[in-house]
Amino acid sequence: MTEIQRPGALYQQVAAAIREAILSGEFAPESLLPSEARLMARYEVSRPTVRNAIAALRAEGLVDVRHGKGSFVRSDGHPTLALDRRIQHAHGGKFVMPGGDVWDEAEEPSVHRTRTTKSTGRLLGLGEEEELFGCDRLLSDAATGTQAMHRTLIPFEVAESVPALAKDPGQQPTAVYAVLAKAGHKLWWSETVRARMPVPDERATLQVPDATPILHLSRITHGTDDRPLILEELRIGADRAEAAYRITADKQPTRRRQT
Amino acid sequence: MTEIQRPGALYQQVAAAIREAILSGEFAPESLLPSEARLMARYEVSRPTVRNAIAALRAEGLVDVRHGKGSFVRSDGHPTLALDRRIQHAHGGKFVMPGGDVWDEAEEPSVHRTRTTKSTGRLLGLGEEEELFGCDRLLSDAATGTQAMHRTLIPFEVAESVPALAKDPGQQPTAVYAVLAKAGHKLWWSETVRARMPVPDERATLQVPDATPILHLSRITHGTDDRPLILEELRIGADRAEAAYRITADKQPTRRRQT
DNA sequence: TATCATTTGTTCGTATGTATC
DNA sequence: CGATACATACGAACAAATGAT
Repeated sequence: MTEIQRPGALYQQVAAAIREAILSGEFAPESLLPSEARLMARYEVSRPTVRNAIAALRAEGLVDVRHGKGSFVRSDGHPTLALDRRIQHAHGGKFVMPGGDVWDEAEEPSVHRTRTTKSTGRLLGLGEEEELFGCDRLLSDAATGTQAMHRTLIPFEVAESVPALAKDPGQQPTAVYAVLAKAGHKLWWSETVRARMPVPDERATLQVPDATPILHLSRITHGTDDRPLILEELRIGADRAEAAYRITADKQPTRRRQT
Repeated sequence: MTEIQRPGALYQQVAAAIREAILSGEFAPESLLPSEARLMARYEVSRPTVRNAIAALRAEGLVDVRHGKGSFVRSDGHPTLALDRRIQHAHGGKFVMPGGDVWDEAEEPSVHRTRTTKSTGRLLGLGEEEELFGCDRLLSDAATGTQAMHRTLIPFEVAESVPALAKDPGQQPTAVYAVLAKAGHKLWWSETVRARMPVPDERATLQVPDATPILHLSRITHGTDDRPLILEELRIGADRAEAAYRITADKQPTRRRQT
């Protein structure tokens, strides 16, 4: 039996005790935690209290509970996929997405019409409710089986000025870049990285475990006059991937936004 | 009273119903959800079931519960701070961190000695248990009050070869870059972005709300021969900030790692 | 295949503590 | 101070997943 002391609610004391036991190495990574019944005995508390404590550890991402088996100590392995967010400029004037060749399309891309939201409108420099072509892809990494959701958004306005886009809004980013370059645009890109908890829908398709955020990357393709042309979004479980960037020193003025 | 149907556990049906009500606009952002007692009546379930449902919505980041007041619909505002991860190369051969001037140091930087972990060792191209200088800073944004944790890690090996570093391992990144450049290094940087749930410690100092991940940025300063010299880490609540990068097309070979 | 013990998941009931207004 | 609302805690029962017999 292990003594429990002051700070706060009982279940938090239990949670703290277990957390400490994990971090101190008493419970090794990947190992099975004592069952709820044993923890009840060990700390002399009721089942709801034990469950509450374990729920807290779950929310921290410290343990992983499997129905009928038990609670496992999660190993804090870092992500296995490094998403190299660069763009390769090949000789023939064509662009290649890094690693683009190893991502399979798990499903047929689905093209549809939609409108800007507050978020996407802001990124594209448009208002709300502007019309767009959208193309959704479910990508799958051949080696690890990791899945990612990719979306391409093309404003009607841009598609009209570049007929090859309006003709096939569902082509791959590589092809889109090439088409824009051919239309006379000098391209550059900017990307913002956000993190948030998945909605149930995303949790399911991306197979995200408990208490795991997703990385949400938004890439803007800018053309001549620095006008935003295309928005791409990539969503992927933060347990599987990390985004990698190369930073160069430049003399451009830096910007800072506050909303 | 609202009818509840099949799929899955009762509390999940209730959660789904509330989620739908929120997304459909019945419960506006920032508005107060019905109290637990009212939800019990509305869906004809017991209190534990209602609480379980609300707990699920909390974990999704959809609602924010305040003791004694009620459950509020969280507005899905995007982050207000854009962290421009660039480096400005000024004329005098000095480097300026973007926005560096507006971050205050909330506390005195604390310098200490430490050793590489599996994670930091990997990034620095060192083994485990190699000796380092560490310097921790608690940064605070003057305008928004947002806090961020910054850490600089300097391998002994590097400090020895650059005396100005060993003399003051606690100087600001700007100064560190300048010192390295002065020592003859041609610098470039790489940065990886990860997301994870905060440990209780980080939750407290960064003032992170429920169900909110933190962004964890790791910046490596590379010197001549592309050798990793310095590791910086920045941790910040994902509700307050997003990382922004500029991407340029280049002809370098792309890399892809799998562990 | 079928059954059983173990373990977590779900749901009810009930009581009391604590924060807010 | 009281009313309301969420937080914590205990007890009990049955359902469902898992692995071994």
